[in-house]
Amino acid sequence: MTISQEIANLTEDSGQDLPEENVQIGSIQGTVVGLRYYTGTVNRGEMVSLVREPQNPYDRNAVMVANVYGRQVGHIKKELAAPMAYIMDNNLARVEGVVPYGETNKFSMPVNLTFWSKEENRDAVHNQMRRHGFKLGTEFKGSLICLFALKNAFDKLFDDLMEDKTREMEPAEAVCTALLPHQKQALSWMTSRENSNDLPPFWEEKSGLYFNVLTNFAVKERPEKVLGGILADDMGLGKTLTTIALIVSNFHNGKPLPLEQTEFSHFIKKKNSNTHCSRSYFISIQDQFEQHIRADVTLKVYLYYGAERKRSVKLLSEQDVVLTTYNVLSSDFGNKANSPLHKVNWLRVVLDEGHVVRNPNALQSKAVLELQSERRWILSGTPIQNSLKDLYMLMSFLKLKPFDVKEWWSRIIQRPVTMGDRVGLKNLQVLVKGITLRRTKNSKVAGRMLVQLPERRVFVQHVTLSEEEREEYEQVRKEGRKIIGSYFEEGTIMTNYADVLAILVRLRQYCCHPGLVAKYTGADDPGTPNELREHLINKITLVLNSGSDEECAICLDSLRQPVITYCAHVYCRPCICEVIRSEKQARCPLCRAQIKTRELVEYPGEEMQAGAATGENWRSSSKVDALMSNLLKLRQEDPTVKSLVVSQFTRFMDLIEVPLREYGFSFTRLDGTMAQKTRAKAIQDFQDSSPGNPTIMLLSLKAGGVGINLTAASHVFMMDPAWNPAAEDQCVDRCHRLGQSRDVVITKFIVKDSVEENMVKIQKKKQELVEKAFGVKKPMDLKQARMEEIRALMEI
DNA sequence: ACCGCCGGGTGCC
DNA sequence: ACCGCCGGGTGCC
Repeated sequence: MTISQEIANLTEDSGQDLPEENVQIGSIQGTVVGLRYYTGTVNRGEMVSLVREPQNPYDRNAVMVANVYGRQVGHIKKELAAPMAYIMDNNLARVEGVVPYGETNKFSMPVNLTFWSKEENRDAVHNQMRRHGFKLGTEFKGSLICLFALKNAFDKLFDDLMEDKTREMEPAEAVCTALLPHQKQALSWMTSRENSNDLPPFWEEKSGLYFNVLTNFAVKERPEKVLGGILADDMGLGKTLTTIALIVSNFHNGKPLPLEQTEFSHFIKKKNSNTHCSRSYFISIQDQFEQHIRADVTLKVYLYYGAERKRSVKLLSEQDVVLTTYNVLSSDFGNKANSPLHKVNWLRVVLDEGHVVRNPNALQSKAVLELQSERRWILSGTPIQNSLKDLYMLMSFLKLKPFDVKEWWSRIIQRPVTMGDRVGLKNLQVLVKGITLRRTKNSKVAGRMLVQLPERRVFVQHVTLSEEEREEYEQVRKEGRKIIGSYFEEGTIMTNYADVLAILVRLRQYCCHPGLVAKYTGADDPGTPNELREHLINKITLVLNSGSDEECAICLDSLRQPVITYCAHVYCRPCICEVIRSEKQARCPLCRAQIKTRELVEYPGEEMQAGAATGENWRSSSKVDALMSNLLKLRQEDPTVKSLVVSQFTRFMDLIEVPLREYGFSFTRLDGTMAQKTRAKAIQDFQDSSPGNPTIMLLSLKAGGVGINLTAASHVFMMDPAWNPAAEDQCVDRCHRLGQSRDVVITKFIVKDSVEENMVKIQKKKQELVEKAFGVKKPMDLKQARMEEIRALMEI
């Protein structure tokens, strides 16, 4: 998606931003007088603001006229000011002015006044004007000419703004990390923005005046520099690294950071949404400085944080980089006398996750706006995701005149855009484009993806069961087909869904290893309530441990706080509780059996089943054999190669540990049951390439968050197919990501002539559906689809 | 002429 | 302001 499209999307839901005062109540031409007493000038077609001046000693109704820079131009002629003052003071309408011509007059000039208000105030406004002998009319003629003139300016501007964002720049030698091409581009762009002596975006010099092509505004003074912008790359493209490179490469006046002591300070801030996080954020940024800066470069980085922070301007001024949080910043600011951050003249201020500063009225925003620095940057993966108002905050921070003043932002951008004005939208797009560098993960540099990942190849290895395994499998399959077939005949497939899943899980487990299969707890009739409870716990455990990524039939999302009903259907607790609350005689949405809140049985957590036989009784399986022969071959070819062995069944992982030990593999393990600390240790050990560290990681499909980095692995063995192909992809993403230097080879083991093959077929079908964008789910379809899936799996 | 007219002084609110 | 307005100067035809 391009920025323009993003902005266009943004306007779709921006209706709520519309102020109530969005109706044009009427217009009238007035006169601005007293021009010769003031320095403020205006250009033809320029907007002016009207400010009440109740303290004026000559007329308490005075209405001051100011240009875009707040310079006074004159006053509204007193006869007209009288009714206007009443209207403005009583908030009956907002009045906006545009000077249509006469901009060079010495003594007075016309001004087109437009009254904006709620519809209900229309009469009051008109009456007030009429009492003073003024009649409000409708729109002014000739405004079209202005728009037309603007449009041409845009077309020209568009070309100018296609400024070269593809030029690359090498960072200073102090940066020891090699920058990717798109990061060098960002560095070049940021550096040129900071060192530019050009006028800010959209300003041109014309016969001694500075002219804003976006707004038709002209000023005598050279507009202040805007030495910054928004780096809006997607997450993971290295915004922090690029900024660190900028800090040391463009230290001052284009010079790289000298090795001796520096005299200016920088300032990076990181989101502080939750106080416990901020330390680690700090440390991660501090680490990045250490990691990316050459060891012999002394860079003074100070964490300005915590109650014990030293509120010393001198100390902060001596730093090269000061890191702090938005909370610390605003808390210091609230205590003005004691805010050293606001007394330092920073070389550069960088707002990390800058989109979190959004409400211009919040103390936090004021604290940010009051920081002193010429160079101002916003790092944000989602700068324009929210509302136009958020963007206004960013403009104020960048001091991009005149958009840092609410009235001009509203009149030039926000209102036109929210009212669907195409020129307004174009303005916005040009504005954002001019100050933003945005690349997504899908962007390309010279035809190549920004982040060039090594290849990712998938092989399916078909596993043939041994005669013995096949015999056992077929027996279980026959039994299962009989049971499920009878459910279909009776039409009770949904009421016995948990049993169906149990049968399917058993079949899938047989494909992996017969030792996995728990004692059959099938459709027998439970007696006492305790037995029933035990029975239900078995069922929900089976459903959830099967790795089937069950959906809740109510919210159609993944199960949260899963519970099982007495009729053996699994839902999210909040979902089913809502159903029970809302109905007098609540019934199970899947089978219409009566249900009660106190009869819901919770999932006791993973791994409550008896451990698989990993002791003396251990035996191998065809799939385990296939895995081992692959691993041995790999080790022989290249002993440094590391592999992930992924399964949905943690007990299968237990079983695999046995031959791994037997063949002397050093391995580690990561599954959902492990504590955070042990997980971190497992990952760290695996990522460590020094000899003696594990070369294999047993990984449960669902384990860990999306953030896990397992790039040490270049081979992935998917031991069993998942219902959800996306889960498999995500798992592979953990090693096939930035930092992977080898091609990644994925081997999926699929048992021939088995439920696994059928699962793969269903996977493919689902994938096709998603690709054709038919992935719309309806509750009824879900049930139907499930039944069809079961038929396909059991070949009924 | 307690008018008209002339022309200089002057000028936001 | 090449205006309006003010107020002093002036005054038949």
